[in-house]
Amino acid sequence: MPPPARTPIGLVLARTARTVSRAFDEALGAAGGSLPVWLILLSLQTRQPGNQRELAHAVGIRGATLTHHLNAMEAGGLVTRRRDPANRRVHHVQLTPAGEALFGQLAGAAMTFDQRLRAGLDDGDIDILERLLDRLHANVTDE
Amino acid sequence: MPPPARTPIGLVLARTARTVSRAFDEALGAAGGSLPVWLILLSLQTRQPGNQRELAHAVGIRGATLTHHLNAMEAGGLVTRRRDPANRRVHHVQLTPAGEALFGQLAGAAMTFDQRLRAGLDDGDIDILERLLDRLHANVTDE
DNA sequence: TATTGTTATACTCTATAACTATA
DNA sequence: TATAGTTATAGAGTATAACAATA
Repeated sequence: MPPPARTPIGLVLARTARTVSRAFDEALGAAGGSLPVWLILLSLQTRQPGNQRELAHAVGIRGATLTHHLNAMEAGGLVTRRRDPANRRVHHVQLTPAGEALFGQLAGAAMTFDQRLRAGLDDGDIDILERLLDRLHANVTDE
Repeated sequence: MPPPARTPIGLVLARTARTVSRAFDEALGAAGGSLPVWLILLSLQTRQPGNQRELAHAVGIRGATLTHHLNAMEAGGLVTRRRDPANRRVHHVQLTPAGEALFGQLAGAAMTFDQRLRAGLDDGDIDILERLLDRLHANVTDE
Protein backbone atom coordinates (compact mmCIF):
# COMPACT_ATOMS: atom_id res chain seq x y z
CA MET A 1 0.00 0.00 0.00
CA PRO A 2 1.46 3.37 -0.99
CA PRO A 3 1.79 6.11 1.64
CA PRO A 4 -1.20 8.44 2.12
CA ALA A 5 0.13 10.78 -0.60
CA ARG A 6 -0.61 14.10 0.99
CA THR A 7 0.60 17.32 -0.56
CA PRO A 8 4.26 17.78 0.32
CA ILE A 9 4.57 20.45 2.94
CA GLY A 10 7.36 22.08 0.93
CA LEU A 11 4.94 22.62 -1.91
CA VAL A 12 2.35 24.17 0.38
CA LEU A 13 5.06 26.39 1.79
CA ALA A 14 6.30 27.34 -1.68
CA ARG A 15 2.81 28.23 -2.88
CA THR A 16 1.96 30.21 0.20
CA ALA A 17 5.27 31.99 0.16
CA ARG A 18 4.94 32.92 -3.48
CA THR A 19 1.46 34.32 -3.06
CA VAL A 20 2.34 36.15 0.12
CA SER A 21 5.61 37.45 -1.31
CA ARG A 22 3.90 38.83 -4.36
CA ALA A 23 1.30 40.58 -2.26
CA PHE A 24 4.02 41.96 -0.01
CA ASP A 25 6.06 43.13 -3.00
CA GLU A 26 2.97 44.87 -4.28
CA ALA A 27 2.39 46.58 -0.95
CA LEU A 28 6.02 47.69 -0.81
CA GLY A 29 5.88 48.79 -4.43
CA ALA A 30 2.83 50.92 -3.74
CA ALA A 31 4.82 52.55 -0.93
CA GLY A 32 7.72 53.26 -3.28
CA GLY A 33 10.02 50.35 -2.44
CA SER A 34 10.75 46.71 -3.08
CA LEU A 35 11.62 43.69 -0.95
CA PRO A 36 15.42 43.93 -1.21
CA VAL A 37 15.37 47.67 -0.61
CA TRP A 38 13.18 47.13 2.43
CA LEU A 39 15.46 44.42 3.81
CA ILE A 40 18.50 46.62 3.28
CA LEU A 41 16.91 49.64 4.94
CA LEU A 42 15.68 47.46 7.79
CA SER A 43 19.12 45.95 8.37
CA LEU A 44 20.73 49.37 8.29
CA GLN A 45 18.32 50.71 10.88
CA THR A 46 17.98 47.77 13.26
CA ARG A 47 21.46 46.27 13.24
CA GLN A 48 24.55 48.39 12.88
CA PRO A 49 26.41 46.54 10.18
CA GLY A 50 30.07 47.51 10.37
CA ASN A 51 30.67 46.85 6.70
CA GLN A 52 28.92 45.76 3.55
CA ARG A 53 29.85 42.14 3.98
CA GLU A 54 27.87 42.01 7.20
CA LEU A 55 25.02 43.88 5.60
CA ALA A 56 24.91 41.52 2.64
CA HIS A 57 24.90 38.55 5.00
CA ALA A 58 22.08 40.02 7.07
CA VAL A 59 20.01 40.49 3.92
CA GLY A 60 20.93 37.07 2.61
CA ILE A 61 22.61 38.12 -0.64
CA ARG A 62 26.14 38.25 -2.05
CA GLY A 63 28.38 41.27 -1.84
CA ALA A 64 28.16 41.99 -5.54
CA THR A 65 24.39 41.78 -5.39
CA LEU A 66 24.37 44.25 -2.52
CA THR A 67 26.57 46.63 -4.49
CA HIS A 68 24.05 46.43 -7.29
CA HIS A 69 21.22 47.50 -4.98
CA LEU A 70 23.29 50.12 -3.18
CA ASN A 71 24.24 51.69 -6.51
CA ALA A 72 20.57 52.10 -7.35
CA MET A 73 19.75 53.34 -3.85
CA GLU A 74 22.61 55.83 -3.90
CA ALA A 75 21.55 57.05 -7.34
CA GLY A 76 18.07 57.44 -5.91
CA GLY A 77 19.39 59.54 -3.04
CA LEU A 78 18.47 57.01 -0.35
CA VAL A 79 21.93 56.24 1.01
CA THR A 80 25.46 57.58 0.97
CA ARG A 81 28.67 55.61 1.17
CA ARG A 82 31.74 57.04 2.81
CA ARG A 83 35.04 55.37 3.54
CA ASP A 84 36.10 54.60 7.07
CA PRO A 85 39.15 56.82 7.77
CA ALA A 86 40.57 54.15 10.08
CA ASN A 87 40.36 51.45 7.40
CA ARG A 88 39.83 52.97 4.03
CA ARG A 89 38.77 49.65 2.50
CA VAL A 90 35.58 49.75 4.52
CA HIS A 91 32.60 51.75 3.27
CA HIS A 92 30.02 52.91 5.80
CA VAL A 93 26.53 53.05 4.40
CA GLN A 94 24.28 55.72 5.83
CA LEU A 95 20.66 56.63 5.25
CA THR A 96 19.96 60.09 3.88
CA PRO A 97 16.87 61.94 5.10
CA ALA A 98 15.13 60.65 1.98
CA GLY A 99 16.22 57.14 2.92
CA GLU A 100 14.85 57.56 6.40
CA ALA A 101 11.60 58.86 5.00
CA LEU A 102 11.27 55.86 2.72
CA PHE A 103 12.11 53.57 5.62
CA GLY A 104 9.22 55.09 7.55
CA GLN A 105 6.85 54.63 4.68
CA LEU A 106 7.87 51.05 4.04
CA ALA A 107 7.68 50.27 7.74
CA GLY A 108 4.11 51.54 7.71
CA ALA A 109 3.28 49.47 4.66
CA ALA A 110 4.90 46.41 6.25
CA MET A 111 2.92 46.83 9.46
CA THR A 112 -0.34 47.27 7.60
CA PHE A 113 0.44 44.22 5.54
CA ASP A 114 1.26 42.22 8.63
CA GLN A 115 -2.07 43.07 10.23
CA ARG A 116 -3.81 41.86 7.10
CA LEU A 117 -1.74 38.71 7.20
CA ARG A 118 -2.63 38.02 10.83
CA ALA A 119 -6.36 38.29 10.34
CA GLY A 120 -8.12 35.46 12.13
CA LEU A 121 -4.96 34.34 13.94
CA ASP A 122 -4.31 35.03 17.59
CA ASP A 123 -0.91 35.41 19.26
CA GLY A 124 -0.83 31.74 20.12
CA ASP A 125 -1.31 30.79 16.47
CA ILE A 126 1.47 33.12 15.43
CA ASP A 127 3.78 31.65 18.06
CA ILE A 128 3.08 28.16 16.80
CA LEU A 129 3.52 29.18 13.18
CA GLU A 130 6.80 30.87 13.97
CA ARG A 131 8.06 27.83 15.83
CA LEU A 132 7.11 25.51 12.99
CA LEU A 133 8.69 27.76 10.36
CA ASP A 134 11.86 27.96 12.42
CA ARG A 135 11.94 24.21 12.51
CA LEU A 136 11.65 23.98 8.72
CA HIS A 137 14.40 26.53 8.41
CA ALA A 138 16.64 24.54 10.72
CA ASN A 139 15.88 21.28 8.93
CA VAL A 140 17.15 22.74 5.69
CA THR A 141 20.01 24.82 7.06
CA ASP A 142 21.65 22.37 9.41
CA GLU A 143 23.54 19.21 8.56
CA MET B 1 3.52 52.67 24.82
CA PRO B 2 4.49 51.14 21.47
CA PRO B 3 3.25 47.67 20.53
CA PRO B 4 5.37 44.67 21.53
CA ALA B 5 7.38 44.96 18.28
CA ARG B 6 7.74 41.31 17.45
CA THR B 7 9.19 40.26 14.13
CA PRO B 8 6.49 40.57 11.47
CA ILE B 9 5.27 37.11 10.60
CA GLY B 10 5.54 37.99 6.92
CA LEU B 11 9.26 38.52 7.38
CA VAL B 12 9.66 35.19 9.14
CA LEU B 13 7.73 33.55 6.35
CA ALA B 14 9.80 35.31 3.68
CA ARG B 15 13.07 34.26 5.27
CA THR B 16 12.00 30.67 5.80
CA ALA B 17 10.57 30.45 2.33
CA ARG B 18 13.74 31.82 0.78
CA THR B 19 15.97 29.40 2.60
CA VAL B 20 13.70 26.44 1.96
CA SER B 21 13.13 27.41 -1.67
CA ARG B 22 16.83 27.65 -2.33
CA ALA B 23 17.43 24.26 -0.77
CA PHE B 24 14.55 22.81 -2.77
CA ASP B 25 15.83 24.38 -5.98
CA GLU B 26 19.19 22.84 -5.27
CA ALA B 27 17.65 19.41 -4.71
CA LEU B 28 15.65 19.69 -7.92
CA GLY B 29 18.70 20.98 -9.78
CA ALA B 30 20.73 18.01 -8.63
CA ALA B 31 17.96 15.79 -10.02
CA GLY B 32 18.09 17.60 -13.38
CA GLY B 33 15.19 20.00 -12.98
CA SER B 34 14.06 23.30 -11.53
CA LEU B 35 11.07 24.57 -9.58
CA PRO B 36 9.00 25.81 -12.53
CA VAL B 37 9.74 22.66 -14.54
CA TRP B 38 8.71 20.53 -11.56
CA LEU B 39 5.49 22.48 -11.08
CA ILE B 40 4.66 22.18 -14.75
CA LEU B 41 5.35 18.43 -14.84
CA LEU B 42 3.37 17.96 -11.64
CA SER B 43 0.38 19.88 -12.97
CA LEU B 44 0.47 17.93 -16.21
CA GLN B 45 0.48 14.62 -14.36
CA THR B 46 -1.92 15.27 -11.50
CA ARG B 47 -4.50 17.58 -13.07
CA GLN B 48 -5.55 17.24 -16.68
CA PRO B 49 -5.28 20.82 -17.84
CA GLY B 50 -7.39 21.19 -20.94
CA ASN B 51 -5.29 24.01 -22.32
CA GLN B 52 -2.23 26.10 -21.56
CA ARG B 53 -4.22 28.82 -19.90
CA GLU B 54 -5.37 26.37 -17.24
CA LEU B 55 -1.88 24.98 -16.91
CA ALA B 56 -0.36 28.44 -16.46
CA HIS B 57 -2.95 29.25 -13.83
CA ALA B 58 -2.27 26.01 -11.97
CA VAL B 59 1.43 26.81 -11.91
CA GLY B 60 0.80 30.42 -10.98
CA ILE B 61 2.43 32.10 -13.97
CA ARG B 62 1.33 34.00 -17.06
CA GLY B 63 0.67 32.40 -20.39
CA ALA B 64 3.70 33.96 -22.02
CA THR B 65 5.88 32.76 -19.17
CA LEU B 66 4.54 29.26 -19.59
CA THR B 67 5.30 29.37 -23.31
CA HIS B 68 8.84 30.35 -22.38
CA HIS B 69 9.24 27.26 -20.19
CA LEU B 70 7.43 24.95 -22.59
CA ASN B 71 9.73 26.05 -25.41
CA ALA B 72 12.74 25.03 -23.36
CA MET B 73 11.07 21.80 -22.27
CA GLU B 74 10.08 20.92 -25.81
CA ALA B 75 13.60 21.70 -27.02
CA GLY B 76 14.83 19.43 -24.24
CA GLY B 77 12.57 16.64 -25.43
CA LEU B 78 10.42 16.60 -22.29
CA VAL B 79 7.07 17.52 -23.81
CA THR B 80 5.31 17.72 -27.13
CA ARG B 81 2.58 20.11 -28.14
CA ARG B 82 -0.11 19.13 -30.61
CA ARG B 83 -3.18 21.00 -31.68
CA ASP B 84 -6.62 19.85 -30.65
CA PRO B 85 -8.39 18.82 -33.90
CA ALA B 86 -11.74 19.88 -32.44
CA ASN B 87 -10.47 23.37 -31.61
CA ARG B 88 -7.25 24.08 -33.38
CA ARG B 89 -6.47 27.07 -31.18
CA VAL B 90 -5.88 24.75 -28.26
CA HIS B 91 -2.54 23.03 -27.84
CA HIS B 92 -2.42 19.84 -25.81
CA VAL B 93 0.82 19.40 -23.92
CA GLN B 94 1.96 15.83 -23.42
CA LEU B 95 4.90 14.31 -21.61
CA THR B 96 7.35 12.33 -23.68
CA PRO B 97 8.96 9.23 -22.15
CA ALA B 98 11.92 11.45 -21.24
CA GLY B 99 9.49 13.86 -19.58
CA GLU B 100 7.95 11.04 -17.60
CA ALA B 101 11.38 9.84 -16.57
CA LEU B 102 12.33 13.30 -15.36
CA PHE B 103 9.01 13.55 -13.53
CA GLY B 104 9.84 10.36 -11.70
CA GLN B 105 13.28 11.59 -10.76
CA LEU B 106 12.01 14.95 -9.56
CA ALA B 107 9.22 13.28 -7.62
CA GLY B 108 11.82 11.19 -5.86
CA ALA B 109 13.92 14.25 -5.09
CA ALA B 110 10.84 16.10 -3.86
CA MET B 111 9.85 13.24 -1.55
CA THR B 112 13.34 12.94 -0.15
CA PHE B 113 13.43 16.67 0.41
CA ASP B 114 10.06 16.59 2.10
CA GLN B 115 11.20 13.94 4.54
CA ARG B 116 14.17 16.08 5.42
CA LEU B 117 11.84 19.04 5.85
CA ARG B 118 9.54 17.11 8.18
CA ALA B 119 12.25 15.98 10.55
CA GLY B 120 11.13 16.44 14.13
CA LEU B 121 7.55 17.22 13.15
CA ASP B 122 4.71 14.76 13.55
CA ASP B 123 1.56 14.58 11.45
CA GLY B 124 -0.29 16.82 13.86
CA ASP B 125 2.36 19.52 13.50
CA ILE B 126 2.14 19.30 9.73
CA ASP B 127 -1.64 19.57 9.84
CA ILE B 128 -1.41 22.66 11.98
CA LEU B 129 1.27 24.20 9.79
CA GLU B 130 -0.75 23.53 6.68
CA ARG B 131 -3.84 25.08 8.22
CA LEU B 132 -1.93 28.17 9.28
CA LEU B 133 -0.27 28.58 5.89
CA ASP B 134 -3.63 28.22 4.18
CA ARG B 135 -4.94 30.96 6.39
CA LEU B 136 -2.09 33.28 5.41
CA HIS B 137 -2.73 32.47 1.78
CA ALA B 138 -6.40 33.25 2.15
CA ASN B 139 -5.71 36.48 4.01
CA VAL B 140 -3.66 37.74 1.09
CA THR B 141 -5.73 36.29 -1.74
CA ASP B 142 -9.25 37.18 -0.65
CA GLU B 143 -10.83 40.61 -0.48
C1' DT C 1 -14.83 40.21 -32.22
C1' DA C 2 -13.16 36.93 -28.74
C1' DT C 3 -9.97 33.33 -27.53
C1' DT C 4 -5.53 30.64 -27.56
C1' DG C 5 -1.12 30.80 -27.76
C1' DT C 6 3.54 32.84 -29.47
C1' DT C 7 7.07 36.29 -30.23
C1' DA C 8 9.64 40.26 -29.02
C1' DT C 9 11.36 42.73 -25.56
C1' DA C 10 12.61 44.09 -21.06
C1' DC C 11 12.84 44.15 -16.03
C1' DT C 12 14.34 42.37 -11.38
C1' DC C 13 17.04 39.65 -8.63
C1' DT C 14 20.70 36.92 -8.33
C1' DA C 15 25.31 35.01 -9.18
C1' DT C 16 30.48 34.25 -10.53
C1' DA C 17 34.83 36.02 -12.08
C1' DA C 18 38.00 39.47 -12.67
C1' DC C 19 39.41 43.77 -11.06
C1' DT C 20 40.86 47.99 -7.91
C1' DA C 21 42.15 49.85 -3.59
C1' DT C 22 43.65 49.33 0.52
C1' DA C 23 46.09 46.85 4.39
C1' DT D 1 49.05 38.07 0.34
C1' DA D 2 44.52 38.98 2.32
C1' DT D 3 40.43 41.81 2.68
C1' DA D 4 36.58 45.22 1.16
C1' DG D 5 34.19 46.45 -2.35
C1' DT D 6 33.19 47.29 -7.51
C1' DT D 7 32.60 46.24 -12.34
C1' DA D 8 31.47 43.28 -16.06
C1' DT D 9 28.80 39.85 -17.52
C1' DA D 10 25.38 36.42 -17.48
C1' DG D 11 21.43 33.57 -16.33
C1' DA D 12 16.85 32.42 -14.46
C1' DG D 13 12.30 33.74 -13.94
C1' DT D 14 8.88 36.82 -14.69
C1' DA D 15 6.04 40.29 -17.14
C1' DT D 16 3.61 43.32 -20.78
C1' DA D 17 2.48 44.40 -25.50
C1' DA D 18 1.92 43.26 -30.08
C1' DC D 19 0.99 39.61 -33.06
C1' DA D 20 -0.88 35.24 -35.58
C1' DA D 21 -4.12 31.74 -35.90
C1' DT D 22 -8.53 30.09 -35.12
C1' DA D 23 -13.34 30.36 -33.86
